[in-house]
Amino acid sequence: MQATKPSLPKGTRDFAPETMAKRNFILNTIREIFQQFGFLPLETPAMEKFDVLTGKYGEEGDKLLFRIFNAGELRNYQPEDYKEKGDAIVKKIADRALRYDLTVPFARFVVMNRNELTFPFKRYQIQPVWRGDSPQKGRYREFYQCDADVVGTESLICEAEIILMIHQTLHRLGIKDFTIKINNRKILAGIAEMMQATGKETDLCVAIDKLDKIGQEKVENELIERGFQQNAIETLRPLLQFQGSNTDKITFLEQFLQTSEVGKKGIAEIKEMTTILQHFSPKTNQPLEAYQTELDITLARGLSYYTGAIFEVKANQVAMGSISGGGRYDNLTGTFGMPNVSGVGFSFGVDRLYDVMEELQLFPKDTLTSTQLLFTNFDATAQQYALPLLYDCRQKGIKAEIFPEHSKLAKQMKYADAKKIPFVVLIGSDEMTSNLLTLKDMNTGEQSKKTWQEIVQLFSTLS
RNA sequence: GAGUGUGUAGCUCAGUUGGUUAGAGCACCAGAUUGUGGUUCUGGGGGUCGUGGGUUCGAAACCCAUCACGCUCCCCA
Repeated sequence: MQATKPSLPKGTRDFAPETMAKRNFILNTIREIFQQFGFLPLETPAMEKFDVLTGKYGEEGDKLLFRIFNAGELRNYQPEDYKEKGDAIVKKIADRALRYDLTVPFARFVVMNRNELTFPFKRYQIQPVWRGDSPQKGRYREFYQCDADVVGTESLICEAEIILMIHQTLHRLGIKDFTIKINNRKILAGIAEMMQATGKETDLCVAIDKLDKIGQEKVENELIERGFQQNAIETLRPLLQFQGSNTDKITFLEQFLQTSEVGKKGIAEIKEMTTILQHFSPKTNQPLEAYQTELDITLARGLSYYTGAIFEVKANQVAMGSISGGGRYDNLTGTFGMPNVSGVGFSFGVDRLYDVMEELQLFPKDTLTSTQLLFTNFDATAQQYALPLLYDCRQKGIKAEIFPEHSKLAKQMKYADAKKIPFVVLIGSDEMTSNLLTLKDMNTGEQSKKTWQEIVQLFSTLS
């Protein structure tokens, strides 16, 4: 058999033990916060029926779905069949796809289990998702999302708590310099209404979203390309140019949107959310600022299912896409036949959090919890002497192992060193006759003779 | 979809206007040291130079094609 050159599919990665230790540090932190806020765990399959996923992410999103081919079905068709009815055949031979995010599978789960669930239902979900996008910095084809969503309530406490969770998590991870950007799709709809371009929110969003990247002039050009009238752009201009604090923006928007019902609703939601944040921490009188939150009128987000609040988090000082995002969706379950269930949620991108933390060197040094104690293995007799002690270690919760071969001591010490095992117990003939074992501290290099009791005692005080 | 860069040892890379047998560091194995790692010294194994073709007396290098991967734009976590 010819040896294959080992390689990974584009945009995927292995996570070596050192990497996993750091990833787990992030994951555990997030999981703890989610649980503190009353979210329950959920997992769903990697693959979903294709129809479950399509039409939820906008045109771009659908293109990025990884389809799963059913090789068996493939054989039923000839090449010439594809010219005639290619789409129909693809539908048959690839009726499943890898999940694109965790929110849509969650909505599918909620609808399927509506009679068993207690609403409002709060769940968190930490699993990989797949997107057939071309990879680049901070962008992978397989990556983990950590979602927390609430469905079955329109309460703006949920929005406020999302801000609290993001704020707490990032601070706990050591990422201090970040901005939580918020906006509301109803405000965007109101703006579209004022421009007499109702129904063109998506085009408006896509263009307006780029304001901080390409500037006002190019945004206006793009709007014209997308079919907006010149006078509509005149209407929009003061908004694009507006600078000011969160409070200033709200005041300005109230003025700007005073004849738009939906727009006013959006502002009211932002204001109420702010009030709730205020009540969470009565001492501060600028709750948005206190939680590093900024109302950003240009924030739009691509996913098409959002209808209310939208969030996006940017780590400052690092060139990286958003590390978290989310929003409220009023009718996601409606596409599965369960209307009038509002939900709101958000997601952390673990892989981007990791990249940010790596770049800013924020990981604690001791994330890798390895073996605490290694037993050397000179020969069969020493091995037999050590095994019951090793058993004892595990009973007592000490992470321990024995070198599995009777190798040269140098090799065994090298193993302990490479694996950063802090203590080694050497057992030779002297030790076995005296029952005084040699304990070596690998950090200092010091050795001492100790009874097994003393060694166990030492570890219980260490942990 | 558009642009751009990189493919040489297990890993990170060097390789002169095209010229003998393609190098270094790390890693691995052995020895200096028969019971001691992280420092040192000595020796050793390991390469279809991404793949295919072309130019040439001669190609890792130049040309063409192709594949793979990275980065930027679009979009996103």
